[in-house]
Amino acid sequence: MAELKDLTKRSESYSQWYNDLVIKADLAEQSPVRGCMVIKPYGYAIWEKIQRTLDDMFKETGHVNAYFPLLIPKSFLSREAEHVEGFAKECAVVTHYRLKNSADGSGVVVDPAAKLEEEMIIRPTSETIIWSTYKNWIQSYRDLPIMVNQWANVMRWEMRTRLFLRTAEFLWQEGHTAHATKEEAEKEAQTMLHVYNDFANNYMALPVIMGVKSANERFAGALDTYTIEGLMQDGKALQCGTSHFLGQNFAKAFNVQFVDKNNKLDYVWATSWGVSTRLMGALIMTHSDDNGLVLPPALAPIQVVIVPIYKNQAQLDTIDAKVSELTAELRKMGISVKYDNADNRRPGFKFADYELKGVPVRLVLGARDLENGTIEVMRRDTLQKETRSIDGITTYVKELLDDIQKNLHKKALDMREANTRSVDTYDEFKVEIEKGGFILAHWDGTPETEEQIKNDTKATIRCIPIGWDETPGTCMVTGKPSARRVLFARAY
RNA sequence: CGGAAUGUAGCGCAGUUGGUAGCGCACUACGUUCGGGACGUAGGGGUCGGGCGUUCGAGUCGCCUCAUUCCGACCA
Repeated sequence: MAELKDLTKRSESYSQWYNDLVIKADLAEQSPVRGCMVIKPYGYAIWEKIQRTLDDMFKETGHVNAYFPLLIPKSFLSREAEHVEGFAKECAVVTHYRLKNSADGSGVVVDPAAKLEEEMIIRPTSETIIWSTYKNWIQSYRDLPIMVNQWANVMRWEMRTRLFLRTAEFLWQEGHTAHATKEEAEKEAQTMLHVYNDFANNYMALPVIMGVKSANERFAGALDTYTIEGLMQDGKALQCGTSHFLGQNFAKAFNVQFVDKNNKLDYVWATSWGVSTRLMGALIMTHSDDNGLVLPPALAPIQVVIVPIYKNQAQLDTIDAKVSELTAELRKMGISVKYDNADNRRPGFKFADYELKGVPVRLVLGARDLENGTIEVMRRDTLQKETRSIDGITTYVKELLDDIQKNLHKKALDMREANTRSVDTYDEFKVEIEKGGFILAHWDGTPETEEQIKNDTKATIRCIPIGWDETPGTCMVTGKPSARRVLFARAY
């Protein structure tokens, strides 16, 4: 069982604290499989809420789901030059299709006779397999657009892994669309960026910054990468989702052509976009406090927990009866409620445990309350307790959940704004970057300068923010003209 | 892949110069408790990460290996 004290004691390192929290809140654990994690039921319940919400948003924007194979023939990957460059270093490869008993009887060995003619890679992303499939789906402009999303797992053999933030295998969705015109594809990439932005703000209570990636940070094979960037509580940035305008690169690599209205042959225009279980990491690192996880009501698997306090069975029976009225009413309002009348834990234990798990609202009902017609309400975001009349409590809880959702977003936004600064000189930049947070600075637009800044300070351009100040200036490093300020940070 | 640390009951840990495997929490039963992590009594639970070696004898010493965490490098 989770021990809160251990959690706060170890907070010297944020990474360590984060890792402990994930484990203690029962979200996930490290698996013996290299770099992979087990997502436990509680963590998966949150992921399912994320999944369902996003899936609805995808459908509202005209998308459908499909599924493509896990294994990709090695040759597919090499068709798009930049793409292979970006992913080749981290691919797991399947070389054989059979095992056999070892000669010395000590177990099984790979059967050398079962070597695959062509090795398969485990998908690090599905562009290649999908585009080789789309080739057969598309002949005419009438076949377009194709607006397909898939929910899947992918594998990237990362050097260093962290629970949710970077695991060797992770769950995600990847949308892959094909369009007849450049304009339509560009619009799609931006539409999906806005879907991600809405989701982050409205459901995760995570204020993110929408922007365009610089060339260095762009997706392998994309012409433009749009991103939503979040700021975590330790001052590091986290890329929370990306949407790519792929131009005709993949269509050309996989020879996907269509006949337009004028009977002319052209390559199709593509986008891809994705978010992953990394969002779980964002959720944890944005809102958690020293008591544990804090979940926004919109994504909390349990929105309200009710804890009874009683001295004997007769009292418990009375409370049970009262609570079943409450839970029925709350559920009718679409609120997920857990009544924890387990007898093997005392109330104090339950309080601490549900705080650790981030349940937004706790109701406590005891004999004293029954007498007075009251109930105790605790909100997880501020940890404030109040005792109020039990009449109208369900409406109050409904409003409270909305308020918590808003308050979490506001807190995170305030934090981000307090940690977003403009600097004009490189010396200033070097000082400020050490403090963490986002830094707005002028940059001459060259990959070389970006590279130098990264080498000097470990900071990268998170994005060129959309809809922010576009006043020109001079590059803080080279003094050359700069079109506008861009957003720097150290990132996960 | 470099540096550091760790691996012993479900979890957290102790285990001295090598000599019968321990503690706390959790778990099971019963009882007393219950408004911020309760207590008593009695129980159950271990191939000490894996392999090889040294030794009469290895959790402990040596070599190898696997895994995890942190710091780097790497990373749409």
